[in-house]
Amino acid sequence: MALGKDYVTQECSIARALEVVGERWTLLVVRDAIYGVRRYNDFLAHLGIPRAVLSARLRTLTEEGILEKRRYQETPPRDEYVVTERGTALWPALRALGQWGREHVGGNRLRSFRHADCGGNVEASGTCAACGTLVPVADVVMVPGPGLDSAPADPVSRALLRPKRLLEPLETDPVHLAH
Amino acid sequence: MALGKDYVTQECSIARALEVVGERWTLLVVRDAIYGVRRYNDFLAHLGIPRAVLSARLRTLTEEGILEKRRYQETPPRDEYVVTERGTALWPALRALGQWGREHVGGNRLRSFRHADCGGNVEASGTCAACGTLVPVADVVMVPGPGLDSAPADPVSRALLRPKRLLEPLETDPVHLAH
DNA sequence: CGGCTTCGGTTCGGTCATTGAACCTACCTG
DNA sequence: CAGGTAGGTTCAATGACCGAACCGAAGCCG
Repeated sequence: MALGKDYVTQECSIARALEVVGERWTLLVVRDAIYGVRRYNDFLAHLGIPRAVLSARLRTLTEEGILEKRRYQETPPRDEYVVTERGTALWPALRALGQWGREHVGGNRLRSFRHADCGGNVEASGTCAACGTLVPVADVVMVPGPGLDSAPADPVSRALLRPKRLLEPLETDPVHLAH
Repeated sequence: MALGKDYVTQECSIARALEVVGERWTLLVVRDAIYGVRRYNDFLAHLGIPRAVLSARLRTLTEEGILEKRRYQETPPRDEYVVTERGTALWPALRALGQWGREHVGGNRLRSFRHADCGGNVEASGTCAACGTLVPVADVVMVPGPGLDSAPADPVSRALLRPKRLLEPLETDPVHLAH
C-alpha cells in the first residue's frame, strides 16, 4: 500500500493512518506486539503469515517507529521487536475494531479486557466500567473467553490462554513441553 | 482480502473485523459513506479509486450489510449507497484511526468533530468535552480545519469545506457552478 | 570433529489483486 | 441526432502476496 499509488492525495488523517498501517497483516502484527509477542518466530507461528511478508512488515513498522528492534542477547545474536509509544497509541483503534468485530461479525466470548487495578471491564471507549478511569494500555489485562480453542497448535495461542497483561513480553512454552 | 487465504484461522475479533473491512480502500469508502457520500461518481471523484475496485467494494460492503443500495429515482433509474447501522458502528474505529493519524502521522488541522447539541469538541473516546455525553454519530458535526486545500478539484472535497453533519446526504455542487 | 537443530531471515516461481484506460448501456437534453 | 451524465464492465499490465525451498550463523550432542 505504501508503494506505487497510495492515498497521498487524501486530505484526511484516517487516510494518513491507513497509509502507514493499512496494508494486509500490518494491524495484526501491531496487535500481537501489544499482546506481548516480540520474536520473529512467534509472530510467524501465531499469524500464519508468509515469512517474506512478515520480514517486510517488521521492517516498515520499525522504520515508522511503531516497533523497535533491539538486541536482547549477544551469543547467539538475537533481536526482538518491541512496540513503542507510537505503536501502543494504536490500541484505541484496535480495541474499537475488535469491538465492532465482536458485535457485528461474530467472535463473541473470545477475549475480554479488564482493568488491572480494579478488575473492572474495559469498555469500548477505553474507560473502566467499575472505576471510570481511562485505562492506559499497560494496565489492561487480556482475559481469554470460553470461545477460544482450548488446545491450539501454536505456542503463542497456547500462551494466550491464560490472563495476560498487555505489553509485557509473552513467554512461550519451550517446544519440548508441547510434544 | 476476503478471497483466497484469509484470516479465518485467527481467533480474534480484530482479525474478524479486518476480514470484512481490511481490504485496501474499504475503510475509506465507509468513511465517505459516514460523511454523507452516497453516489457512485462521488465516491469515485473523492477517493480517486479505480472504477472496478469501487464496484467491487460497494458490492461486498452491500453484501455485508454495511451499506444499503437503494433506488432513489426511477427515470432514469438511479441507486444510492446508504450506510447502515452496522456501518455507522464502525465510526469509533475510524475516529480512533483518525486520531492516531493526526497525532502520529501528520494531518493536524484538517478536520475536527463537534457535538451538534452543544458545540463541544468530540474527544478520542467519543464523548463531548463540554457536556460529557457519548455523542451518537448522527449528532456529530464535521468542521473543516485550516490545513485543508481551499480550492480542491473534486466537488465532494469542495462540499466538505463547509461544516457538515455526519450521515446526512452530501450535496455536491452542480458541475456548471464549478467552471 | 560431524551431524543436527534453532533462529531469523532471503530467494523464487506462481497466483491473486489492483490499476488505469477503454468501452458499454440507459437515459436525458438541446 | 449529437453530446452529456450516471453507473457500471472488460482488459492488459503491474504489483503484492503466497508457500516452499534455501541459507548462514550459532549452539548442542556424542
